[in-house]
Amino acid sequence: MLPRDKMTVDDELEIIRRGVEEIISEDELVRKLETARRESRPLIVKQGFDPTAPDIHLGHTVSLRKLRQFEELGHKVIFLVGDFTALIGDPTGRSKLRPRMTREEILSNAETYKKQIFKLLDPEKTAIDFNSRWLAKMSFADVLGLASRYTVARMLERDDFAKRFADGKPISIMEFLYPLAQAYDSVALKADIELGGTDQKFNLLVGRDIQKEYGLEPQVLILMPLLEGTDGVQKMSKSYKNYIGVNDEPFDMYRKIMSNPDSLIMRYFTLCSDYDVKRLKKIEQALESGSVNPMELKKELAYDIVKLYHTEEAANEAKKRFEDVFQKRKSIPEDIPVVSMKRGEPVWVVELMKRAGVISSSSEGIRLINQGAVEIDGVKVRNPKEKLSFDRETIFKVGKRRFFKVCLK
RNA sequence: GGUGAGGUUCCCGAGUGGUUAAAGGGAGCAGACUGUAAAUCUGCCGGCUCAGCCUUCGGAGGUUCGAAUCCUCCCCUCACCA
Repeated sequence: MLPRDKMTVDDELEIIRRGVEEIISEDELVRKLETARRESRPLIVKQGFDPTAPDIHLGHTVSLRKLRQFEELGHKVIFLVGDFTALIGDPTGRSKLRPRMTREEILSNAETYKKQIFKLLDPEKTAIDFNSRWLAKMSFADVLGLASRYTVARMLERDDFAKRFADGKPISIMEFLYPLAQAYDSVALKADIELGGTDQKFNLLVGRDIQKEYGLEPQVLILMPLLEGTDGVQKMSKSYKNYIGVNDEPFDMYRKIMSNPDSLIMRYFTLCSDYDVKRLKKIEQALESGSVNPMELKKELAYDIVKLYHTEEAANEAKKRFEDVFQKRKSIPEDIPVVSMKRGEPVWVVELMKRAGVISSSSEGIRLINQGAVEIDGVKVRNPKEKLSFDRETIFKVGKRRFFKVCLK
């Protein structure tokens, strides 16, 4: 990417726009970009993160990547840990209150968080802040002052509040305070831009209103789409178990991306890769015309993503292993569990699987055998009661992706 | 403070005395199919060396030949009226 002084505001805008769902408002953004240039100062770009999810997944990276672009453009990024607001628990998208976290949990999660974000962000350019820094100090009078600047009616504009109110479900006053607290973060940081997922739209809009109330120019909102998880439908989230973590092992990561439905290919290229607009267009055309097997594109995607979060070498290995294990179905993964046995010593197959740790109960083992999922050196096991003894190294395959090896002592 | 509803197997959710390890859905797993998939179809889906046995329906007792289902007390959640 060119340094900012070598590009026009339009160039800058094009980069910022890529992959974004909505900008509120683009005119204001242009004005801010121009002012920043004129005064040769960076814009303050803020995004808040709940320290509730110790594992960052690709869903989080959508906006983290956008933050990095801002860093590359020379703006100031503030990664705001919502350590104080986590005590409230954002109810967005939930029909009930979230359990409150303890201080210790929050802090330890925030630490884990920090370790992961620098896979994407530049530690030199990223300011990490905690909103307890100002929120914890507010007196009750301060809170009243803040609360007086927003009305219940406006609060009830938020869909989930409106729905819960209509259904007679409980809404605690504390929950009303959440958007206000988050909005106040923008006041405290004098944010020019706030990033967030589309589900955060309401909260971020409140930030604009509250900034105006405190005599500041309202922040521009950049809303990022919510990335679908491996099921292809629901947004990626730890609680749906459909996430791909940036800390996932290379092979795991590769495999999970490959098992995404094809319909997500474009989406992932747009939101999880660095490909520029032109290259994205090409891929889109290839997909539409059917000139490329989608699998090939998906492999490219998986490779690039693994490379991004690990190394090129790891990406190569993951690719090779995927091809071997799933496409050629011939070789077995490395690092499979090993069970050592005495020559000729008889064991029940199921017991052996338990020892290898590939099953969690005997019942499960028996079921798997009955379902024809267990192979010994390529030969199906039919009898769940079978006893075995060994005179050489033997490979076991349980289902599609579980393997282990018996070695002689 | 009063009234009412409810706590069921990983999740949602049926089930009001035996035929219920407990409907249905979701998730998960396996098999088939395939381009790795996804979709689809089929099966499994508490534990136990398992044609049998053991443990489960908020907790503790009790009634009964027999309880997730009935009774008592307790704990918890929610709603409505104040």
